Amino acid sequence: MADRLRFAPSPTGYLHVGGARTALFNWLYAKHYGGEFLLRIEDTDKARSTDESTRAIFDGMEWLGLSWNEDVVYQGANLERHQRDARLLLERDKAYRCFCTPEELDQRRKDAEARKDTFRYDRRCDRLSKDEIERRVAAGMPHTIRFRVPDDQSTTWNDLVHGDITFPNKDIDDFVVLRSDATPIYNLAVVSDDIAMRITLVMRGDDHISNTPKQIMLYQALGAALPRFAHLPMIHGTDGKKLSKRHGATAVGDYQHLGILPEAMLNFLALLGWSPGNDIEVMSVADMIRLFSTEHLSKKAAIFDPKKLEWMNGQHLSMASAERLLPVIAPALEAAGLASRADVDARRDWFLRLIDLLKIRARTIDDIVRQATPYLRDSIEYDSDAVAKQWKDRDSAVQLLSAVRDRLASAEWNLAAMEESLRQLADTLGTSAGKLFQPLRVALTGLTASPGIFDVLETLGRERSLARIEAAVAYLRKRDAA
RNA sequence: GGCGGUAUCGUCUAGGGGCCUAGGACACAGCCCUCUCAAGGCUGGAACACGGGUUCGAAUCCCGUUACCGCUACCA
Repeated sequence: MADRLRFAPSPTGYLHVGGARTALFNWLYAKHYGGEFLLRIEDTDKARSTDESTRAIFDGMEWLGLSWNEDVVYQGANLERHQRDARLLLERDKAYRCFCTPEELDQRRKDAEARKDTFRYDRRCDRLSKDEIERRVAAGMPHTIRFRVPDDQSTTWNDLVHGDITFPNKDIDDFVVLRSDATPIYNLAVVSDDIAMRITLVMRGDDHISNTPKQIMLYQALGAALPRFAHLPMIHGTDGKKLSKRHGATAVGDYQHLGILPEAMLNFLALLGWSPGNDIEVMSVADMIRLFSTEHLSKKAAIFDPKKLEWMNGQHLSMASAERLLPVIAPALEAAGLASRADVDARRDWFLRLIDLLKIRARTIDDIVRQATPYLRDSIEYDSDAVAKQWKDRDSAVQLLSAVRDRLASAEWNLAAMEESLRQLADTLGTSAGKLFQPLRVALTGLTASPGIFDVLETLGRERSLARIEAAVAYLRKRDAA
């Protein structure tokens, strides 16, 4: 029997990494065990919900490739059913009308606190006579609908990650299910929708553990079959506290813009609260689906470590083909003003080769863009440290570079020929290869670090390489004179 | 305060009574490779929260303590 799962975010911000992780596990479960993965937008809090946030959730899900089955369900569209379910509870005597105002409740809560008592709703409205209730309703007195918790029992379920969890009902207050403005409270809306959507496995953050007994009671009162529950551990910031704005990037969109690959994000998120065992870490999406198991879910909250995410991204960057990377790198180059669309299309192979050179030494797309700069700009800037270190002795630098230029000018422009030629030159000059290549590297890129020097020469091309060496020589002479 | 959950290197984790002088990964340090930087390889430091049980034997099971987290709204 295939399970039906859902991811049910409220559109009050962006798609949070915690939410993304929850969505991922639901999705992986559906993919691995065979099931349906649905999406429900919980927009009942009209004050905080925005279309922009809903859009951000879709964008995030799309970027990550977390596709859902069936149409998106908007909780707000189910108001009538929620109200009907609340009425049903009333009719079945599972709930009662409560005329206490928020102010009164608040006051009683404060009083209890002052006495160091635990506040409990005292059920005074449940003791109202039938006549009194009718009188108040007729008089149009605002009231909520409160669920009457059967307090002589306890509620237990077998959680997929935690095993048996039991709550004594006496510790659970009679809770409101329908506000005085006739809108539903979260627990009712969730249960009503999950029943309607025929959800059979509720997998969500473990901050919902204490909501679960209330929801189970609602299922029972409504006469619906219970789903199974799986409560996933939370994700915390580096200080061990709940992930929030203070921790920097927490929205998946942030990572997209930081140059993280979706498959790396997924891989990293998958390892927060799950492990395939066998020391496996770097996985493709297909690997994750194949390996996913409910047996290896962790109970412990995990701390989000951006450093490991970057490393993971570096791994995926290295593994990805240049063809796979080009569609994401090209727009980044364009945004940085380094290459136009037309440029990339016209010299596709050249760009592919450049990506192959850079991806292995980059951890993010941004790294690649940064490192690609010398190959895409007409002129380069000399890094001051590079100049200080590699062109310390200007005279010999000029001599070296001039000799290289002469050699290269007559060399065949391919890797093997250039390498042979320059190594021979180093020999002739009685110097080491490094002593020759480093100053040349600065002349070609302005930097001390780059791909192999012959790859750089080849990528830059004969004309541009020779021009850069020429420019470096001129620069050094000018500095000499000054 | 009440209730619930969790507890292995700084971090992510393996581990589900003997295979553990606790394994892998990130980060950190060193070495190797090397034209630089990465990548890769090797090495190192680094953990079973504490206290009681159960058992021939516990990181693994039970109880308590502590710490952390969550819930305790006419928020979701």
